[in-house]
Amino acid sequence: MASLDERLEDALRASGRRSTTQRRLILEVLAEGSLHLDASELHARVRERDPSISLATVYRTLAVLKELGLVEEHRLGQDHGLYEAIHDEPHYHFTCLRCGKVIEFDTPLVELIEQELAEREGIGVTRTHLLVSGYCAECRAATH
Amino acid sequence: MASLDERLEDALRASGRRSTTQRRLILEVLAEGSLHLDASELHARVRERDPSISLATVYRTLAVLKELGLVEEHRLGQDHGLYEAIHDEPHYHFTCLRCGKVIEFDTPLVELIEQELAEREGIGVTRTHLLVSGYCAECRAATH
DNA sequence: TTACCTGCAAAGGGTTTGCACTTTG
DNA sequence: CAAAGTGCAAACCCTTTGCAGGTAA
Repeated sequence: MASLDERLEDALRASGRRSTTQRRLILEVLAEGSLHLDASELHARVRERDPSISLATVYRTLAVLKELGLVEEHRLGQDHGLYEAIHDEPHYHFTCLRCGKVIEFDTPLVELIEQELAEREGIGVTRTHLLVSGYCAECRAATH
Repeated sequence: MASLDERLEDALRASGRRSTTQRRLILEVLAEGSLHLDASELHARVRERDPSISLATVYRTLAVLKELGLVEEHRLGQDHGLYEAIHDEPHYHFTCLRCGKVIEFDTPLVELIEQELAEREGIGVTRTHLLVSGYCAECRAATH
């Protein structure tokens, strides 16, 4: 697959939008940053490289990137959005109900579930989200 | 399993909380309502039977009910919470991206995924959400 | 040049909270 | 009664938007 940056340029052009310093920088930070950033943390990191970028631009850019399919927004039990650049492979999440830690994982069983469901219901599957909640190893230990 | 109402009484007693008209009514409405209500719609329905109940109480009660494990909050791509009384069996959702239709289903494979994950990461699983998106049979036919 | 984009600050909308009053146990 | 719960309204926090000035194409 093409690099995120190339995909950004292509998608912007295709949708008649402009390539700006802010949009490139925001996607760049998102792509290299830790897996799930919220808007204000993303804003803070972006500001380390360009202090003039506003939070409003971060939100507006995130909306564009989501629309272009380059970024995905999760609300994993949180009360606010977490953003993540989309990688090649689908992946699923575990979140700790106590400390909020997120563990990503993948499993072929989801595809199996999709197949069974598609066959039984005659549907076409586009995407599947799997969210497991519970307590991580540290928090389990802490509450004993 | 005991009725929701009995479970409510038990859980409230066990946690040293009081049983109030508001709490009973809110859970009752939630239990009979459509699958996913947001806080203000829930408030509206509750008010049909007791107009004096405030939105603040709805939110406070929802927090209690969640803590007691009687109600579950979803944020399936929405920007605000949707609430649902927890029934006996876990169930998963398919939603049609075109018409919004929801199909509920169940599968033992989710449990398998939970076991694998718990073993590998040392976590304790409380609950798992599975959301499949795509196009239902009718909408697939309609777009051909 | 001219849309599109950005920064700023103010507005929005869902959710939470301080306070005085009410109700449960 | 004492403590927990409620209603009201204001506060909160994340997110969106109007506007005037900037910038890509």
